[in-house]
Amino acid sequence: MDFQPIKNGKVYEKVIRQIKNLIYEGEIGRGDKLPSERKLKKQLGVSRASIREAFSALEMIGLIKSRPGEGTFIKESFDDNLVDPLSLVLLLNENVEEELLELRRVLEVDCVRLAAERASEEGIKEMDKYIEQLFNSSGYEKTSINSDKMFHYTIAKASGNKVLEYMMRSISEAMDFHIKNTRTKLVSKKETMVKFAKQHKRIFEAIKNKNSKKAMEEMKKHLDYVEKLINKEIEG
Amino acid sequence: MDFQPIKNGKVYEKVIRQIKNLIYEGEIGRGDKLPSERKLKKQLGVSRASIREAFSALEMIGLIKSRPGEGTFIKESFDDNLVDPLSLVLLLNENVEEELLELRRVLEVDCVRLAAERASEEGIKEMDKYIEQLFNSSGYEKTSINSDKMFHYTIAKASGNKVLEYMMRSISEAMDFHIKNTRTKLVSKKETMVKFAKQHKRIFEAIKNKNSKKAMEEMKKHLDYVEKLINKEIEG
DNA sequence: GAGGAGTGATGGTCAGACCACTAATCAATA
DNA sequence: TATTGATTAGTGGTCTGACCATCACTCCTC
Repeated sequence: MDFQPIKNGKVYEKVIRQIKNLIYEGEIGRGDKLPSERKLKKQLGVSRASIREAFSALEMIGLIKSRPGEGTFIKESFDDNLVDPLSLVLLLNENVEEELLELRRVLEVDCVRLAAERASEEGIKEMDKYIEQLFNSSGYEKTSINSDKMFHYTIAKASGNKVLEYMMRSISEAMDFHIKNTRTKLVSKKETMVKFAKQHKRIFEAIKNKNSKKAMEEMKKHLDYVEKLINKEIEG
Repeated sequence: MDFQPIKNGKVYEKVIRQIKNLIYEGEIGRGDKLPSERKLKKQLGVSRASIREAFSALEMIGLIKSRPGEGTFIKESFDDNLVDPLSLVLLLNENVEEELLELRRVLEVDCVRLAAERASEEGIKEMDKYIEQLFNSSGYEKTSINSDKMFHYTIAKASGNKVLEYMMRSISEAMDFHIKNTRTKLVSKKETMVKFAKQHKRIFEAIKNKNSKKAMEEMKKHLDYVEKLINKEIEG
């Protein structure tokens, strides 16, 4: 006699599972409108509160988006926002900083390789723009940080791999969260900024020339430099 | 006259933000018990429903865990559960299969490099176990798939980078979801299984000898083979 | 001292209410 | 005719108050 547990899991988890299955089976897809909370409540025989708990969880991870007065929709894509969840969970880890740096290196080196192979005209133009910005923004911390970040984002985008791009953004955001002050300090030195700009330029040229090997090398050098600075800043 | 939006964001998002800040500022940490829903309701001046929406979202991403009759706790670590969220969001993407394969290659090649550098005695023992299982399980689909998967997980674990490990698991789960049937077909051929086992063995030997370069090469070969099979299966 | 009954706090679920917002309709106005 | 304005119905957002099952703890009994 092997008994089975009668019931397990919370109601909102079951709601999530059903929605997940509907997506998997192709019944609903990107951009589609979900039934209203009140209709779902009737269809599933649960309370509206449980529906809402499920929805808030799904919205948190960026699968759906509710708009007051309109309804709840499955998002068109996951790349337009919400990277929070991953970076939030990383709060729990101990050596996040080191691990993030290590992971970033792994991803970004290949990112730049793919970018060199696939970058479009527009992508290259965009990179150029942010390099210019970086050269011209010494002294303005906010602009500098933004140009720096956007250059890396653009590379991620140019890789043509959305999942990879998403991960790069998550890591970047998580790092911002953990080494926020460090980053500001780094960027505040004009000397560092100039060096960054030059390194970016070299990476950019390699991508432009579709020289993936060179691009990877230059990216490695850049990351070596960045990591060295960060470690110096953290320890001392 | 530049007006600013008066209010924005939902209540449950504000609750999440507060909890996030508490964690960030070190006021609460891993394993700690959060105030009960009823207390939080009073402290924050919001309804219990909103608290619960926030909690369900945080539980979804694996930051907290509620236990009936006891309370709600911040999790000790993120690696013991819930990898769902990421793989769920990946449902939205179009060419997930290709992109996942590409990303997996990027991550796993470096994963095996780190594993070769850092693998512990126990880690190596574990890998050995799953290789044995794979050799002995030809014909038993479930066991084969499990051994295969666990071997790769063990490598990820041996990399010593929890964030990397987490990502590998997410990708693996997402792939399972998308190419489930394909995987089953592959594994059902005895010939393929034997080849897999041999390739695993070679990777394993390289890790054991701390030869990271060799390990990377063998992993690349293995992934080449796998991808070739998958593409053949998908297209024809 | 050990075991058991009771008590209180907790999370899980529900029903019902009200608000703010949106879209769609239709009437009134210029 | 074309624009504006009011109305209405449906939607998500929030709150309240209630009930249940579970757990930890105390206290009582043997």
